[in-house]
Amino acid sequence: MTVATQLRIVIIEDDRDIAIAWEKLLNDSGHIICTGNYNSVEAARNIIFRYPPDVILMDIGLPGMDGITFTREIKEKNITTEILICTVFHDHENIFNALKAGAGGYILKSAPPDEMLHAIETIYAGGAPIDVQIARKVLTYFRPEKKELIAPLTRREEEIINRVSKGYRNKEIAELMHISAETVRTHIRNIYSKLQANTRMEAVNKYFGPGKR
Amino acid sequence: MTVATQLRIVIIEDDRDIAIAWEKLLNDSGHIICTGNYNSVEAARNIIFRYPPDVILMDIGLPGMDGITFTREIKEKNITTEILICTVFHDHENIFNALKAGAGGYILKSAPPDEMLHAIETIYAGGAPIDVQIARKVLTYFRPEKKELIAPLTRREEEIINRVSKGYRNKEIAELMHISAETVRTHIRNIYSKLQANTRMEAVNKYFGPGKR
DNA sequence: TCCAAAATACGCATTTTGGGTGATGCGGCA
DNA sequence: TGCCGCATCACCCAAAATGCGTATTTTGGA
Repeated sequence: MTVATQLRIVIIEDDRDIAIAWEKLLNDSGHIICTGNYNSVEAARNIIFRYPPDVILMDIGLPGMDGITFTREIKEKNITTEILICTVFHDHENIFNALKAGAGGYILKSAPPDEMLHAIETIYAGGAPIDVQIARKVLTYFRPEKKELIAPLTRREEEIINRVSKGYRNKEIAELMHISAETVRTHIRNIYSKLQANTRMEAVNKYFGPGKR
Repeated sequence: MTVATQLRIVIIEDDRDIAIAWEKLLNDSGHIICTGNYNSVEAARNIIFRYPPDVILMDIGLPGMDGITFTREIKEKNITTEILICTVFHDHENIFNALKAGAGGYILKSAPPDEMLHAIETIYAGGAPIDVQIARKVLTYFRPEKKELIAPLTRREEEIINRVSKGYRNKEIAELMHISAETVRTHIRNIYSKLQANTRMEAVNKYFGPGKR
């Protein structure tokens, strides 16, 4: 923004044709310069750790180490390079793994050229370019199940399972709620029968969902 | 797409000027028709439940019921209307609550007109228009940073706490891992000491994070 | 090769849970 | 009025989990 500094980008993509097309697209843009073009993580690793570019345009399906694993490795080393995943994969597995690994954006190879340029600018500016179809999948992550199928718990039971999930013991819950520990036990047993659980952990998992583990 | 069907949209926004500007913008687009313009959820509720539009353009800060709560209400009734949140709020709290409530998109009022039109088309086409700055915050949700503060667990300990978190009993874990239940106990004790926990639920919460509860 | 960490295992005492059974009071509702 | 869901509490017994100590074997590196 301030100066006519060029954005330094490294491409990691094993499809020769695509890699070349990208490089040309980027270099032709004027303010972006492609400082490296590798067909595998192994080929790119050293130079990237030594001279981190501003952005890495990375594929997921690569020979040897995959792009997601490399993304994780880079972020674990606290390298500030932004990573833009550009791939054909649009399944939950790959998307979430990439985002969890620390990818700063996720677009599809089918995206038009100008969208990719825009994505690169966006990611460097601190935004997160995410394909709208991908974004939709990310959203569903926030409201997973329509878990109204589970037997509804009463107010009291809800209060208790909440505390159980936080790690409180029956005795502690009893004190917090000013009731007898026996009553807590009774409520928990009712919860178990409703959720078909036999242990606290089971009940918590069934009620709140398996959790992000 | 198939026919020249107009996209039916309802606006819920309490700022008169903004509401009027939006309505004009939408109607001028040609293929979008604003079928309602309300300054509160209360005013819009009945008509929306009776004749759900394709998309609702909703503010968050409204007099009476807020947009997020209404979003939740709509989704809980399984109404298929898409909800596009357009607000000035860009804090985690509002963003995540809106997404969890079932919003299909989240843009800022500062967005240029054409971006809003594009967002509406996107949301109706099944995509999720999310402001790039907002998307970045969503991404950080996937990377809770730190985590290295916690004492690292050994492979064996990790295996065990994973199973503990799934609700297995020591005896069951022992069988699964072909080791003695006593060994499982020992590992768990070591985990407790590392995580400073005293119960399985505590250990699980400290290791995996309090979870989405 | 030698050390330290990790993984394995037992014993004993105590606390916490889970399963069974039963009981009381309260408030809504047909 | 009587039934039912909900919340409350109690007592018995067994299983599971927890606390503390100790010890051996395996493994991975310096």
